[in-house]
This record gives sequence, C-alpha cells and structure tokens, in this order.
Amino acid sequence: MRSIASDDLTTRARIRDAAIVLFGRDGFAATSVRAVATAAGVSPALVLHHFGSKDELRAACDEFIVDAVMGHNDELGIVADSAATMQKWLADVDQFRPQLDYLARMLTDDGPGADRLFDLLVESTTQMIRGQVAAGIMRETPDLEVTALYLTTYGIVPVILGRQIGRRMGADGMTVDVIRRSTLPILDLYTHGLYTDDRFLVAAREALDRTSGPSSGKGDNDPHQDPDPPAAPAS
Amino acid sequence: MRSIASDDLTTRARIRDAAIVLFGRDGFAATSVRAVATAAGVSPALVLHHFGSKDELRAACDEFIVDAVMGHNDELGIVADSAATMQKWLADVDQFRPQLDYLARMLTDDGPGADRLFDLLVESTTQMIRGQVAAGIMRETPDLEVTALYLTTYGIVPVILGRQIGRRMGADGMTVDVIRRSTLPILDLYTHGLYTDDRFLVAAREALDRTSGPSSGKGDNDPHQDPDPPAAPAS
DNA sequence: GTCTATATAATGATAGAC
DNA sequence: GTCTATCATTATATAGAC
Repeated sequence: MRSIASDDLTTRARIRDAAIVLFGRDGFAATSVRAVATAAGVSPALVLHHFGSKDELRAACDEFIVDAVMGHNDELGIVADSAATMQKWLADVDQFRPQLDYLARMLTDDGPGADRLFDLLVESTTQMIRGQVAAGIMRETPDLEVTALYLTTYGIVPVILGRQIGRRMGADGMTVDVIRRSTLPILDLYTHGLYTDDRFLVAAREALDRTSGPSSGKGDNDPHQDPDPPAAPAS
Repeated sequence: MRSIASDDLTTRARIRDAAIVLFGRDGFAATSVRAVATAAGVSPALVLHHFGSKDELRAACDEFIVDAVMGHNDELGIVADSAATMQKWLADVDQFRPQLDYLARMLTDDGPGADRLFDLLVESTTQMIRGQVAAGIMRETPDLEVTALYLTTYGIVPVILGRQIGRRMGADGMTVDVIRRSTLPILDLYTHGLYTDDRFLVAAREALDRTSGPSSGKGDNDPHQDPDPPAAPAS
C-alpha cells in the first residue's frame, strides 16, 4: 500500500485514494463526488467515467481496503493475516490514518465489504487464540467463538473511538503516545482480569441456568437488574 | 423516556423522536428533513419551523439523548448514572433500539454532544470501578483513568458493532439471546484474564521502560514488532 | 482519458396563506 | 401551529467535444 499521498499513480488510483481519505474522514453520505474530484485534481465527470457511480466508487474503495487488510497491495508481496495488518497500521497510526479511518467507516456505516472485513478480522483473531492456547500462552476460554468475536471488537475499538480515546488522554486522536500509555492497562486486564474472585462468574452461570429453560425470545419478566452482574461494564 | 412510538405527545416531540429513529438508523447526512417530516406525519416546513434548521434539529436530538442517558426524561423522576442507563437499555434492546442506535451514531459521527456523552459514560465507569475496588470486588488497576476509559469503550462495543456481533452469532443484531450468550465469555475474561502468565505484561513493562527516555513524538526506529506482545488483540 | 456543459433530481430553507 | 408553494443550491449522472 504505497499508494496514498504518492504521485506516480494512475489517475484511477489517485481518485480512489482521494475517495478513501474523504469517505474515511467525513463519511460516505457527507462526501460528494465533486469533493473527491477536487481532492484528486480532476473533474467530477472523470470520477464517474472511471467508476460508473458514487456507489461503485465506494465498492472499489471497500475492496481495496479489504485487500490491503489482507496484506495485498503491500510493498512486498507479503500476505499477512488481517489482524496482524491492523496491528501494523495501529503501530504507525500517522502513516496509516486514512486506511484506519476508512476501516472505521466501513464497520460503522455497514457499507459493502463490511461483513467480509469483519469476518476476516474475527477469523484472524480466532486463529491467533487457537495458536496461543495450543502454545500454552493463553487459557482455554468457555466459548472460543464468542471470545474471539469480542476480542476482535476490542481490538477495533481504538480505530472506531480513537478520537474520544485520544481526547480523554489530552491528545489529538490515536497518537503513538496514547497507544503507549494504553498498553499496560490493557495488558493488565488481559493478564489478571478485573475481579478479585469469581463471584460474578458463578452468579451469572447460575442465573443463566435458571432462565435457560423458558428463554429464547423477549418479554423477560424481570426488568430490574436481578441476576445481572451488578455494574459489570460489558454486555 | 416514554416518548418514542407514543402518540400523546406534542408535535415537536413527535418530530424529534422521528428524527432520533432516522438519524440513528441511517445516519445524519443520509437522512433528509423530508424523511423526518414524513415519518412524523407533518410537512417538511413544520420541522424547520420548530427547530430552525437540520443542524439544530440534530442538536436537539443529541441533547435529548444525553439527558435520557443521564436518567432524565424517565417515567419516574429517577436520576440514574449514565452507565447504568446504558445497561438498562441493553437489557431491553428491543424497546430501546432507537436510543441505542442514536447513541452509536453520536459517538461514531462525532456530532455535537458526542464529547459530553462520552465523558459522562467514562465518568460513570470510573465511579463504578472506584466503588468496586473499595468494596474489594475489583483489583487495583495500574492506571485507573485509562482502564476506565477502555472499559467504557468495551461496554459501548455492543451498541456500535451490534449488527456484526449479532450476525456472527446467527442473529439479527443485538438480540436478547446474543446478549445471553455473550455474558459468560466476557465475564470469564474480566474474571480470569486471557493469559496463563504475565510474560507479556512483564515484557511490555520492560519495553516501555527502555523507550521511555527518547519517546514522545513519532519516528520510532523499530517498525517491526519487536517489543510488542506478539499477537495481542488490543492497543 | 479527460474535459465542459448540461440534464434531472433532491436537498435545506423561506414566504405567505390559513 | 400547520400547511402549500416555491426558491436557491447542490447532488448524481449524462452527452458529447477534444
């Protein structure tokens, strides 16, 4: 992915890269074909000449980013797995901000390619966990599929909420310093957990067993927080 | 918050609720004033008569949702804290989907009120952690501010990525069943952590100590994943 | 491939009647 | 408060010259 901000590119590629920047920064609906054309230094008509329509332009951007996340379009012909690519991008946020912003938009705006991208990330995380568990580095989890799913989303969080995270740390978005300060607390959570004992886990297990019979559907008859972990921060 | 989908409301409130639904579902830029008007059963002109402009309409929606998250606009005059409200909404996803969708849009589209909302959630989570630690239920964390920050984002994840999470579990978005199946794996993570020992934590501590002198800024001289936790799913 | 010019539709917003 | 009618602007998209 040497493309963005480079000049030795086909016009088509320059338009696509400009679109990725603008779609990622402002969102798809808020970005006009004219704005993309201006950013790419061409006429609006040429944008549509190359891509047919605004929607097809978006589809092309989606596909390009998904390919990039899979490790294609790379300097070398290296094919990495998607989670690794995301780690690499996050390790160099300044250089890969357009890609990261676009990733976030893909996932929150549910464009075409969003599902495929998310599946790739989950799959990659699943394989990672499998490997770590086999190596004795990670514990067995009660539900690999779900654990991998949420672990994936937690890994995506800095991409999607980077502005807020940075702001809370007095920085301008996801800077290197923000990432540095985030490392230990997150690793601490993943190493020691949060709770001093397993009372909530046990309580939740029992509560789930109790309601597992007459479940499925909605209309729960206990709207108040009875069996829930009192103020658990998740789910 | 008895408003949405109710009829005994002022026209202004009906318009605002319709806007919340549409902005939350389709996004702000992709929702036209006309669409809001139609959904509310009024003319486009009336929408602007009541709110002045589309932007001011959005601001009104933002404010209303922030108030709701703080526990105002409630059936009773109860003032809850924001994290608790979010838990309550998630416990009854079907009823509160518009609010949850709007929350997600606020945070990902960075509308007015987004920062205030996020600050409220973080503050609420911080207080929760403080209480749990004081009660001996939660461990001390290495950096309360950062831990609370990420814990907040992890709690928001089901709101923002609910469609993907549901889809991966064969459901249509964040249903009650999805939440039920999510409980144990997440609680397990928060109880036992993920790793079998603290090798990554120790390694990260050392790596951070090593680079803490010539840090601050970008231009890291080690682009490859040397000191990083090999395939850690976060940060 | 790239442009200018333009068709056509939709948008946010206003004016003024009731 | 609520509407109809309309304006000015902007949007996506097309036609056709070069």
